[in-house]
Amino acid sequence: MSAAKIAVQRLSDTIAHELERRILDGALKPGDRLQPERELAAELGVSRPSLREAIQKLVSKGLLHSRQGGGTYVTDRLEAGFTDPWGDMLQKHPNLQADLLEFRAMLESEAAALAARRATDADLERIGEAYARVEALFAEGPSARVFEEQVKADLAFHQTIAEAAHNVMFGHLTASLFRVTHEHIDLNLRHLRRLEEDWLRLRDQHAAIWEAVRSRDADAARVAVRRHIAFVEESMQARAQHEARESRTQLIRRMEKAESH
Amino acid sequence: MSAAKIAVQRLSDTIAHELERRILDGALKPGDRLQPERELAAELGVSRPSLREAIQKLVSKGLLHSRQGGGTYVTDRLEAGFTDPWGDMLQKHPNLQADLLEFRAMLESEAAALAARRATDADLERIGEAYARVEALFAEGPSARVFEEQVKADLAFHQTIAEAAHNVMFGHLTASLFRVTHEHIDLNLRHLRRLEEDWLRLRDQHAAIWEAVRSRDADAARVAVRRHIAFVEESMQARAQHEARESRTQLIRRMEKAESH
DNA sequence: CTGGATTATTGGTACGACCAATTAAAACCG
DNA sequence: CGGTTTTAATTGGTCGTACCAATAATCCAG
Repeated sequence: MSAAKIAVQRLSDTIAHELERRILDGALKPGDRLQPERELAAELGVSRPSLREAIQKLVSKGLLHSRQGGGTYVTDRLEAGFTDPWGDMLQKHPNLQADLLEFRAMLESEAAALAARRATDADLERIGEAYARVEALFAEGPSARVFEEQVKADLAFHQTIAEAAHNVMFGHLTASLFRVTHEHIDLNLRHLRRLEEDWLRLRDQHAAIWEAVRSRDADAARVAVRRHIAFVEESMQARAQHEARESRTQLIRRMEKAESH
Repeated sequence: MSAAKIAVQRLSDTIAHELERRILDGALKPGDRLQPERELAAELGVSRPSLREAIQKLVSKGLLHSRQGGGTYVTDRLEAGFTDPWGDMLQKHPNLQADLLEFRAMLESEAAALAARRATDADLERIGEAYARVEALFAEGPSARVFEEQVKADLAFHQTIAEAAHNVMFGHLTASLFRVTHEHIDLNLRHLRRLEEDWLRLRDQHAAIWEAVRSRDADAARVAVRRHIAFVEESMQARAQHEARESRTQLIRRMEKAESH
């Protein structure tokens, strides 16, 4: 299986590990500048390409950053160190966000419809409580103080509905997606939180969803959720994927150039 | 911020980004093997060291993994992130098949609807080919000789449609569900294969799906797929399991009722 | 047809060269 | 002498090539 990996270790991994060690040991403090690549390579007794591969790994981890001609430095804030691949991708590939939202729109709207049909009284009670919590927190308006609480309450509300669909797939998938989406929603809400009007609409949408499920109107629930997510999608306007496109243009130029040879 | 003044983009970053894109677009599916480094470098018009730096970044992210002499492969941990929570659960609790089918009905019908709207001409061509293969194989009737082929063709047909939805989520999820469902469908088809009438209905349903997508009728596609899966569900005595779920719900009601006392 | 040896393929490492951005030093001028 | 410009050295970024080592494909003897 995957764990059957042999003891063989790439040299670049060893180097990266060594650099990490130096940073964690304090030999390299945040903000410090590393030795020049050539020098460091010589000191470690490895080639520059291997050292560079190691450095690039750490750069992609956010531990180092280098400026051409300037040098390579240890990142100041180590807390921001580890980012999971998915979250990273969501930041860099805007079209993935769109995909995710489209999928969530389907998943959650259908879950809500099922929930409206199948929810037990106890389910409704739970959903009601979750909604009350959301409403109470959102009533405080765009306040940074309770912001984290608001996000959590929002997710809990949706999750409770998904679980009321009484289909493990919906429940687990929704939970998985929320894990991935958490900081994403976080950013979005943070962006919204000063627009009073949008804030009110958000509250209306939550109310509509709750009302539809409570009255066991499957179609209304589906529509309400779809509207909600459509609003979210709309609100997080296509951020300039310009640069992404530009960086790709650079590559395409190379490809065409190579192709013409 | 971290992106304060990084106007210049490293080539290796651009390459890594491009590879990520290929993976997310489905051009490189999990488990797939990348082209040899030298070849890929030539195709992208970059040097091998640069390509390697990019690959190492992705390796450190866990997206790729390479074995010396073997090649570089796309990790299947992509779905693993989504699959794991409920993946093995399905293996262990066969009574969740009803939930799975319900989920598939939604997933695939919606994917077909999207595909009907978004499929490119190339997509339609692929789907058409897949359908032709299915039809050709099914035309042979319930023959044990080509049975395995029939199952594979069937899955490929659905998968091709899901990919034409042009949404990473649908594509990957469908693929991972099929992996779990494979032997399941296998059993089902095997059970059906002596009932000439059912066999014909299956062919009709496939034809309906293909026709709906081909004529870009999203609603018809959604309905056709839902009908198809409903038929499958019906044919595999899902009724009994459906009741099982109902009784489970009933039980939960009782438990909750008792709990409130 | 089997199994072991051989060959080809492919990732891993290395050296060296040149380019481009940055920084620091030197030269210049008012 | 002070400030600015020019120049040179430093340093990361990219490229090409060569060779090694592990793997996979092929071939051949038995």
